[in-house]
Amino acid sequence: MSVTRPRGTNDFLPEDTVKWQQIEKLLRDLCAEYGFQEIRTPIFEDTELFVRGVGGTTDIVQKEMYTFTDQGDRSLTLRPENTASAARAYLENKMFGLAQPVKLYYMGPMFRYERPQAGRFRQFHQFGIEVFGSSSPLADAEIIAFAWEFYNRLGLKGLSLQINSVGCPACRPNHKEALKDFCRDNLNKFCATCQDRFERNPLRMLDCKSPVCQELLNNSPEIIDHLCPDCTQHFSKVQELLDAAGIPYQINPRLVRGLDYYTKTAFEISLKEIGAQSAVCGGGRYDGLISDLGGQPTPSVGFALGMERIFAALKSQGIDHFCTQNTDAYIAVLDQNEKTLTTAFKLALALRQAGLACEQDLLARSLKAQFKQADRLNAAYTVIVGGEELSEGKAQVRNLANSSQELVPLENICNYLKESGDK
RNA sequence: GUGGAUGUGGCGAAGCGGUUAACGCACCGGAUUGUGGCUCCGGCACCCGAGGGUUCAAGUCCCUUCAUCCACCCCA
Repeated sequence: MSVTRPRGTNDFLPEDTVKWQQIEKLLRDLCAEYGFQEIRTPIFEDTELFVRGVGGTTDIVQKEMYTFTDQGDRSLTLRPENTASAARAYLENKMFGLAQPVKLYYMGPMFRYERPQAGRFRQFHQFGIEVFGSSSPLADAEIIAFAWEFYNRLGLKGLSLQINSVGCPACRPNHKEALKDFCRDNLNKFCATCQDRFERNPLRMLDCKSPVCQELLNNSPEIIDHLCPDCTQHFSKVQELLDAAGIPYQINPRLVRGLDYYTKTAFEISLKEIGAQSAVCGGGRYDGLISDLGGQPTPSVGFALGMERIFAALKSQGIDHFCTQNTDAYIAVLDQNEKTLTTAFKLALALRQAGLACEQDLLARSLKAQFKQADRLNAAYTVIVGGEELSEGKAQVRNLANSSQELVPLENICNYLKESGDK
């Protein structure tokens, strides 16, 4: 093998894609029920969109973007996520002029230059939904309920939902200062990255994985204690709604999302058993994003979920009830002469026109080998074309499950198979 | 970017310095020549990730490199 696929990418083979299609169908059905409509944005965007939308200090922008210059000297970037694009499209297409809120969904590949590991790839796939134009906690609760329902329908168990409020521009600075005051005296004891974060983005210190840092942060000021009245009320309303929906959750004051655009509600759904990258869904409110991109202030909430991680979860829980494609009839030929082959070819076409899934041998194999192939394809029937029967305009139709066989005139085979299939 | 593990036929997997590199699965063919799923028989590796080196002799030891997996960082 001289050329292989790029690092961190995957080939999804037919056995995988049937599963993808079914999961995607489930998601589209849910979207229809919840009133979300699909948007498809470009795979690449102006680099500036992500710098402004996702945030210039985030890891995504600083070290994970696939950025290139095109022949017109424009700096473009393969999308690392889809929320910024959706917001851009909302603005650019003046969707603020539509009846609000605007509820959109997307699914497709995203690109981040990271070291691959379990549940992490350089090209990965997300499904996400966004509600533009509503500041109501109902919207927050609605999308969380959407995600929860999705995992329920898949049959996944043991998921944990964590929620937090990261405040808004009015109250976040208070907490930030309180946190800095708290850490300042012991700053040299924190890990190197946290010391770095202290100035640039102290909130990120909260979800540092280092046990040392976590120890030092015991009893640190919680954002929840510094929320302004508006954020406090919003957060408690979201909790009430989740309670009303019977959705279990934990409040995690340390939950801080890695993208700059989040405000108020932040949430994450995780499943530890799939590895270190256990977050299967993450999202929250981003009331400042649209205005950051140059639009009128537009409150918005959304989430994204990782498709590959869903498959990892399904696999680890042994959930594999995906139906596979079946073959209704396999057309086998007795002799490899032109008349037989043409008859078989025409028969196959006629059966397909009638909506039956059928295949014929394309390798000039022996009859025995053709039967083996029919068996592998799990065909319900094998039609044997050729010999004496063909000269009488008939063919043998064999039921592979019970090994019964009948002689049927060629022109009746289609109906014969359809009637048998209806039983 | 850092650390750990691994790299033998399409897949799984023995071999750990010395004749023609086990075995299982899959695949192809056959078992009185027009019929499958079971069984039996046969077939299927020029390169043991790649490139150097040590040795009379190297998948088997050493170095380099690449890839994969896992973990850190961070995220879906």
